Amino acid sequence: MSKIFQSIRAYIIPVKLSEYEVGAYTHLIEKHGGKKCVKQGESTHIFTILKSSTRISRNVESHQVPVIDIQWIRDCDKKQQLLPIETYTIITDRKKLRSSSSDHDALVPSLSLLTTSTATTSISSGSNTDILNRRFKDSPPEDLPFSDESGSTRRGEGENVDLAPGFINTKYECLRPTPYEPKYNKKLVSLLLLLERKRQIDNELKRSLSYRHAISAIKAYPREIQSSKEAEKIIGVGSKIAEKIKVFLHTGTIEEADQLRYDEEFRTISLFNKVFGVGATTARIWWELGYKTLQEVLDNAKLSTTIKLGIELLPDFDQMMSQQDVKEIIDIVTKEVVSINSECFVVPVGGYRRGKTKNGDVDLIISSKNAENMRGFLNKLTQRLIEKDYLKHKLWHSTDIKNLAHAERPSSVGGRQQFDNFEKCFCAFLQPSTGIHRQVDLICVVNPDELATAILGWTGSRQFERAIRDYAKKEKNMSLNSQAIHFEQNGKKNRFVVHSEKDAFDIIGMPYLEPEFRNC
DNA sequence: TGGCTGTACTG
DNA sequence: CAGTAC
DNA sequence: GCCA
DNA sequence: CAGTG
DNA sequence: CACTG
Repeated sequence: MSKIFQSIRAYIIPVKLSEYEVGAYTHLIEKHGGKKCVKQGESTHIFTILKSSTRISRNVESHQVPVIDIQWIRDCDKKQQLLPIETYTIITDRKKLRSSSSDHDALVPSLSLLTTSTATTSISSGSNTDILNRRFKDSPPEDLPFSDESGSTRRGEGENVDLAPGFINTKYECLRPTPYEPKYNKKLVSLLLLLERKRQIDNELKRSLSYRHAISAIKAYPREIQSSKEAEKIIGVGSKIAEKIKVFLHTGTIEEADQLRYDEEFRTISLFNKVFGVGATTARIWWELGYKTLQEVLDNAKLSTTIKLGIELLPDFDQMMSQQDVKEIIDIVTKEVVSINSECFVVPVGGYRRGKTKNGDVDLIISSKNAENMRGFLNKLTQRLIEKDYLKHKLWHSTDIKNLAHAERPSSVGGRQQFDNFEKCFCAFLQPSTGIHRQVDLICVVNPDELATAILGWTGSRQFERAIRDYAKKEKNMSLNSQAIHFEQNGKKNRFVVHSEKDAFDIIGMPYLEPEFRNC
């Protein structure tokens, strides 16, 4: 029995917590000399598992006391000491707000303050704030990603109607190697990518997906396509897309796609859509509200904190990383991980592992052969990275409730789930050499059994993951996610033991594909 | 004509 | 739930 | 939009 | 958030 | 208003 919580009178917001969980937290508080109170009015701190401040506000009577992430209790217990409460504070109390800013915080800020003081562009240092003011009216057309014209110089459809020998014609992209950059049909692929994106921002998800299938197939196709008949034999290319290919073979372009390269609406919505937290719907709403640049959105729209952050970070996040940049970050994180626990290790996944030369983010899996090492690890790690000034913002992080169930097992009922679900944290990481914020996704794999499937799942590509899960389900009656492979047999779920990535391919019964060829 | 990866957080 | 993220 |  | 009771 | 999907 310690005294670290001696001066704490805690109120726990019961929402989203089971009775058992409330009991477990109460136990922790009392174990360290704190008191739990039933009435908020008598408390010095309010604890909650909720993340949304609006949601929290509904459960808080008055903001006289700070609202703290309940995780703090667990972390203090683990470390047996009072941890700095600031990073866990979700809502600061009145007194603190008073001292730092204006009197009535909840009331509307005056007009003058709104436009001028919002220029707290403290984030951008070595970044091109240019992108925030980018607008597309009368601007030069968008570049095509794979625009090597050399293949499409000779116009017109050829005679050849047969598929290229050696091409694996399947609806499952995961069964054939797909390079990141196509060798052939580059311009066609670039144009189809525009159409895919158009369907996507129009929220035509199924159509978008269809283009994705066709694009993957064509990227993997081992020669220039010579006729639309040939194209239509490719599984994933149906009558509509074949028709577009036919036009492309005759004219060297696809009207609808080429137009998009100049289209102000399309390009503006596409840009908005790059912001973390902004999907097709929000992007279009902004467009319909008349915003033409992100700066206008920033100045005038009411934004959640995540999206505001997302916009402010875009000038940095939009700058692609070389493999050297990625290595630098991997080395830093690895060093910190190992110094916390030398048995832990880092596995780079994502596009970097697939050999992409330019990457928009860094995905890192952190694990250990010993599950015990991993309990609460991500919190330790992020805290260190914050202290060392690498980690600047958490864009998103998961809450691992099952970890608690495990930690408190002695008093818990036996049949509790294993502590599966990873802890994840997507953050803005300041790269020292360039001063640019990079999106780093940290994924903590607690259970060693889950490592292989986690690596498989986080290596991607997105399309590869869809295909392999679809294949496992439809063809093998197995279900795959980033934690396990299951096989159903007379209503019983059996979990396979997956020792390695190769093992996973064997279990599913498909040929192994090196990460470089999973760029579907 | 149904289904399109599977799962978790936020508002 | 709809929207978003991986 | 495409496949089964 | 929008919808429900 | 408190809660749910």
